[in-house]
Amino acid sequence: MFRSIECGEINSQHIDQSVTIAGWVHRRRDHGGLIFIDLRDSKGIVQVVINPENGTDLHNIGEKLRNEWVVQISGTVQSRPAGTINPEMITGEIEIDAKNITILNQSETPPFYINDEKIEIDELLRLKYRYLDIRRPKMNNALKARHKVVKFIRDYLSDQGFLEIETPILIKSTPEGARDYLVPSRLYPGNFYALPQSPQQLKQLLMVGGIEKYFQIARCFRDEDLRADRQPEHTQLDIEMSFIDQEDILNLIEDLYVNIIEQLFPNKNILNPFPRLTYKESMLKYGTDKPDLRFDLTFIDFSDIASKTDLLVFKSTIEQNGIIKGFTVPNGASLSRKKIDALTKFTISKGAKGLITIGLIDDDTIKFDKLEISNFKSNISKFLTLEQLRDISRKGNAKKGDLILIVAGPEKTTNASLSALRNKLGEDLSLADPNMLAFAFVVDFPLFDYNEDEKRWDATHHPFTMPKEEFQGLIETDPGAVIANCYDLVCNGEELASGSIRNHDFELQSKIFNILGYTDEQIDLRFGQLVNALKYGAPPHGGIAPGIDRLLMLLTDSNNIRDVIAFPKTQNGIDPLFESPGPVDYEQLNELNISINTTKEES
RNA sequence: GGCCCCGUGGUGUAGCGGUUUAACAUACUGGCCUGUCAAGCCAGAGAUCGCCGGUUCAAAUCCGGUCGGGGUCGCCA
Repeated sequence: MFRSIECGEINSQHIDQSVTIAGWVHRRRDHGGLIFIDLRDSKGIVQVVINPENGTDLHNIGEKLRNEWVVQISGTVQSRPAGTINPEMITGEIEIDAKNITILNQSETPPFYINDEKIEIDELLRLKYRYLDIRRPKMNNALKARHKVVKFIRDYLSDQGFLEIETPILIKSTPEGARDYLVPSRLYPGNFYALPQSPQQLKQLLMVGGIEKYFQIARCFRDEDLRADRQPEHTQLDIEMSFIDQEDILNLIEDLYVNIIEQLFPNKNILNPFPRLTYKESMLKYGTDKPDLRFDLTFIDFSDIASKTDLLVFKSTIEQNGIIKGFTVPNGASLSRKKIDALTKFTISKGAKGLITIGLIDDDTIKFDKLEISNFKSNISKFLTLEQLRDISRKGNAKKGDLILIVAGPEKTTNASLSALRNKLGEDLSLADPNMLAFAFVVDFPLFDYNEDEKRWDATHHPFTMPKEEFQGLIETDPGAVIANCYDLVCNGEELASGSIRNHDFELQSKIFNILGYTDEQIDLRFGQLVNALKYGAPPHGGIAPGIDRLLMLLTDSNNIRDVIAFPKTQNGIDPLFESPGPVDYEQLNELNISINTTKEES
C-alpha cells in the first residue's frame, strides 16, 4: 500500500494517527535544522516537518529533496504549535511529523513554475510540457470540472431513459459544410474514410432504428482554421429523440443546464427560466444571433427620424435599403474624446463606415423638450436640427450624461459592427456580472440562407431541418420566408448548442434538397443512407448538440478552449508535445498506395 | 489568404541607436540557519536579445524578409 490517506484529506481529526502519504514536493523550506516540505497530491497540499531529532538519515534525505520529486512519507499527524497555524491552507491546522521518507522518483528542474500560478507562462511551453501544466491547479481543476459535468450529464440522461451509443469515428466524407479530415483506406486503394464532423446522420439513423432516446459524448472533427473557441477536434453532447417536438428538447436542455449550474457551480448566477427570443428579435435588438444578455444595451431603430434629416449618410443608407440603428450607453457622455475615437476606429474595423456619437452633456436642468443645442456633443450635430436631435434622444431613451451610438449602412455589416461594439462596451464598462451565465434560447431561424457569391440557397442549420408546418407551402415559392423548427442555446455571447426537428418525411426532405440545388446523384452520394432510411417508417424526431468545451470555458472562467482540453492543438493545428502532424515511413505510405507530391507550392 | 499584437538567461519582465561587461525578480547550484509556509541571509553560475539580410562608425534597439505563438476576418452545413 503506497499511502493510507491523501494529502488534502488530512485534518485535525487525524491528530496522533500514523499516516503514510505520497506525492510531489510542492515546496521545500530548509531552516538548517527543521525542514518543511509542502507535499502535493491530487487532493491537496499538506505540510511535512522533518525534525533532525528524528534521525540523521531522515534529515539527510530531507536536505536532498527538490521541487517535484516524488516521495512517500510516513509519520504522525500533529497539531501545529500555537502561532504557526496557517489559515490560508485547508490543512493549515495540522502537519505531518515525518518518521520515514522514501524517494520514489527524482525530477529535473521543471521548465516553468508548477507551484506558482501568478506568473503567466508562454502557452507554447505549457503545451510542450502539458503533463507538467496539468499538474498545476488551474488545469487540474478544469479537468476535474470537465469530468464532473460529463458525469452529471451521463447520469441525468441515463435516469431519463436515454441510451449512450457510440458511433464510428471512421465514416464517409460527405462534402458540404466543413472540410473533412481524411483517412486513407489500405484495403481499397484510392478510397478514404472521413472523420465525422458530427454524428448527425448516424443519430438520425438510430431514431429510424427505434432507439427513441439517444445521447453520446461525441468527438467531432473539422479541418477548418482555429480560433480561441475552436479546435480541430471538439466534444459535443449529441442528443436525438423521437416522438417529441421543439418544446420537449428545449425543456430537457434547460432543466439539464439549470441542474448542472445549481448542483455543480452554485456560485454562478443564471436567468431561470432561460429567456427565449426569436432569431428576428435577436437580430433587431442585438444585431447577432448569439447575444450577450448579461447586460442591457438593446438596439433602437432610428431610420424614421434619420429619413427626415439632410445628412447624406442617412439618405444614401435609406436609398440603398440599409438600416440605421444604435444604442444608448448610460453615462457614456463622459467618455474622453480619445476613447470615443477608439470606439469609432473599432467599429470601422468591424465593417462599419463610421460611428455617429451623440453625447447628452450633463446638466441638472435637462428636459427633452427643453434640450438646447449646447446639450449635444456630437459629430453630426451641425447636420441635424435641434428637434431631430431631441427626437433621437427621446427615442433612444437617453438621459443626461448618456451617449447614443449609431451606425448606418447595409444590414449585415451594420448589425455585425454594432454588435461587436456592444460587446466591447459591455467589457470596457464592466457591465456584466462576472458570475452571470446568461443562457437563452434563440428560436425560429430561417430554413434557408441566400448565398450571394454562388447565387443559391444554403441550409441555415443543416439540410435535414424541418420547416415549420405553416411555412411548408412556401418552400418552393418563397424559400427565404420559410421559418424552421430550429434553435440555438446561447450564453454570454457564445453559441453553445444548435439543434432542430428533422424531416422524417421523404417527400418533404426531397423538396428541400431540390431548393438546395442538389442533383439526385449528389443526394445519393452524400445522404443516400439517410434518405433511404426515411422510406422505412422514420419516426418524427429531432435533437440538439451542445458543445462541451465551450460550456466548460464558461464554467471555469477560461477565455480559450485549450484551457479545458487536456491535450489541445495550437492555432496552426500543431501538437507541440507529440509534434504532430508528422511525417510517416515510406512503408506506411506504400501500404496505403499513397505517394507524396513534394513539389513546393508557388508563392 | 488578409489584418493586429508578441518573441531578451530556465521562467516572467526591463532596456527601444552609443552611458550595457544586457538590468531586475524568481527559479537553479553551494554555504549559513530549529517554526517556516512566495522562509530568510551570503555567494555563484546562467542570455551572441527567434532566425536571415539591410541601414549605420555603432543594432536587442531602426528597416525588410522569414519562422514561431496569440487574437481576429474569411472559413466553421
